[in-house]
Amino acid sequence: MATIYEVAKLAGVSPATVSRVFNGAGVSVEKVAAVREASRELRFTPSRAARTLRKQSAEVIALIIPDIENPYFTELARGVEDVAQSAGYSVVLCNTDSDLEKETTYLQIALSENMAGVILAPASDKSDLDDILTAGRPVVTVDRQTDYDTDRVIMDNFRAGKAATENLVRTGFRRIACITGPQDVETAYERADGWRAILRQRLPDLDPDELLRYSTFRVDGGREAMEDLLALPEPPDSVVASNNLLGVGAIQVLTEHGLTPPAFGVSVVGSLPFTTLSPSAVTVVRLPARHMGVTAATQLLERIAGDHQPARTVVLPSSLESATAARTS
Amino acid sequence: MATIYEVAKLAGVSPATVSRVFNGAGVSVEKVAAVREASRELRFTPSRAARTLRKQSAEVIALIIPDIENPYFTELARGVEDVAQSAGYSVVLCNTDSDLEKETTYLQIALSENMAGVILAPASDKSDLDDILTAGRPVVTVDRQTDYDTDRVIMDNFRAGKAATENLVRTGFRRIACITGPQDVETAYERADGWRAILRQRLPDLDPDELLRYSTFRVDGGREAMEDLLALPEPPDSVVASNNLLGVGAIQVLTEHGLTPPAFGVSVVGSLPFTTLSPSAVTVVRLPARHMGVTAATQLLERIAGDHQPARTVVLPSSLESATAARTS
DNA sequence: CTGAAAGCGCTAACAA
DNA sequence: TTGTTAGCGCTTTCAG
Repeated sequence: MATIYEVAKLAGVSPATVSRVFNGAGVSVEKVAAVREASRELRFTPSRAARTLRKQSAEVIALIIPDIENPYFTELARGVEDVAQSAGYSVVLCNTDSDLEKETTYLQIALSENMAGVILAPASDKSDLDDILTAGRPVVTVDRQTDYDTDRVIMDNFRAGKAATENLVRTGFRRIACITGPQDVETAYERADGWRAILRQRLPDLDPDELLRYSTFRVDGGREAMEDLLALPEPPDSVVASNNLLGVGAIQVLTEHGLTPPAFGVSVVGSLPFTTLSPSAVTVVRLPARHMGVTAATQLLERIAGDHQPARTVVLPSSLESATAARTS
Repeated sequence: MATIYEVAKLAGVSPATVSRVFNGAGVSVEKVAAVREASRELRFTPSRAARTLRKQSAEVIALIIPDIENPYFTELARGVEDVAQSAGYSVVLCNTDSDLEKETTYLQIALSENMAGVILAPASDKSDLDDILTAGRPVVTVDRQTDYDTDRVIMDNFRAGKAATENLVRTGFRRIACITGPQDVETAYERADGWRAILRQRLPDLDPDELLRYSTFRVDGGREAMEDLLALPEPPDSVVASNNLLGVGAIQVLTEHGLTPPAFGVSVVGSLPFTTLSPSAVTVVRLPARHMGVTAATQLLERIAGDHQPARTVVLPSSLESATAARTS
């Protein structure tokens, strides 16, 4: 690769002038033209490594997520990417597999690469942000929170859980189970709390503990929990799945048992990815994944630009998508 | 962040020695201990930016894909990631939206960041690899090919298309349509060629041109094409979808028309992501996405390590997953 | 085994 | 507006 010095020599200017041309400072038109010409000729691309070292900051933001194969997070990533891209930042996508150790490694890398900031969907509430925060790098958490005082973008999980459940009650279901994620993940227990609240209010005779299953936020987790629920002495007539993959797993098992929705009520928090079901068969409480990514990226860029106001928490609303499912059995 | 000099001072050694400790060169045990101790105390992490500048190469590989929201590519990404990770390399995931301009931008960034190598799923066969290849950076293409002389990992699309079609014939379907991707994308036309070959051989009375639809490799593309096929004077009784998202779109439309598989034959090249259908309803020719990622990453790492043998092309096999679907209508 | 010192390519004072 | 120059933090000869 050609360097700034070679370009300078060819263009008959100083290296500083070449740098200025590429950074939008005041340079006379003739010299700009000469530099551009020389750059083209030498196929010059400025070295980002040198720039990063010198500026102590790279135009890169890290997006750290627990599961790259979950469409919810790829949708979020799209939001982040679009905003970052148009501001001239690259996004490095890091996959933690919900593993705290991997998460810590990636945070170290972000630091050691001098990345401008981090958007983190925490693997759990025990994330260690000490180093990155004391280094003064901005961090925005998404989807879940931590105990640190950072910007966050979350959604109203409790309401989402309530809405999903309420709709099943309204449709006429009377024995509503719930499958949710790990007990120590806030999106999991908050959505379950929403379900519990509606049960208490509308179906007080039900025993929530009997009908609730904690699981992983994965398809096989949904499958296992659904099997378990169907094996109950008095099985449920409907289920709230607290995320997209759990919903897929539950519906798979139901289908295998001949209990196709909407005969068996299914309500999913988060949209069903690539569903082949007819849209009215399942209640979906849509989560604003893309929007969450856009919001987080925007906030992060503001911080990078030097915004120092106190940490903000943005709560995004969810929306009931198909409230019209009618009971057909 | 602490630097190597501060660590050196605290440990009572020279900066060079600190560097050696972190790079596995010969240093006496006492000094190693002193350096480690000092590093811990100062929370020292070596600056990758400086290292990259000095070594003219970063331990980062770029993975450039056309659609991050397609589970096929995220699965591929997982394969790449796992191999890279265990070799101490980070992966930067770049999303081109099948846009050649974005692809070129990302290739420039890879160069300008001194990344060690690139794994590219080309947006089309017109990708421009001139710069990156003349710079001597190794490139492995996956999924699709280019005209450049690089390593590649592809699969046998023609056979996959044949297998998907053949299975429908065997099941008893007699009017088999095909929905495939853009006409200039090799995975699209090769799979369609497989379909055409079986038609010619087993159902020579059919007019392939009437039953073939080129589209985008996206859900809405599958929907449109399927609608179009169903509106034919003499509609098909079955369809081959040449990728996962097309399959989803086609099945959605079929379901809306009351033509649920397996009554209407559906064969998909690439697995149905997060399907809620019963497994026997649809024929799936599974593509080795993860394996492809693993293979590509392994090859790339070999090149990075200095392997200079002539370019290799690895062709991965696909596998028929549910050949047992019986016609039930 | 260890240290001194040069230099990777760029940016930003400072001077002119 | 332009050039000179120091230095970002690391690795790597070269001496010792």
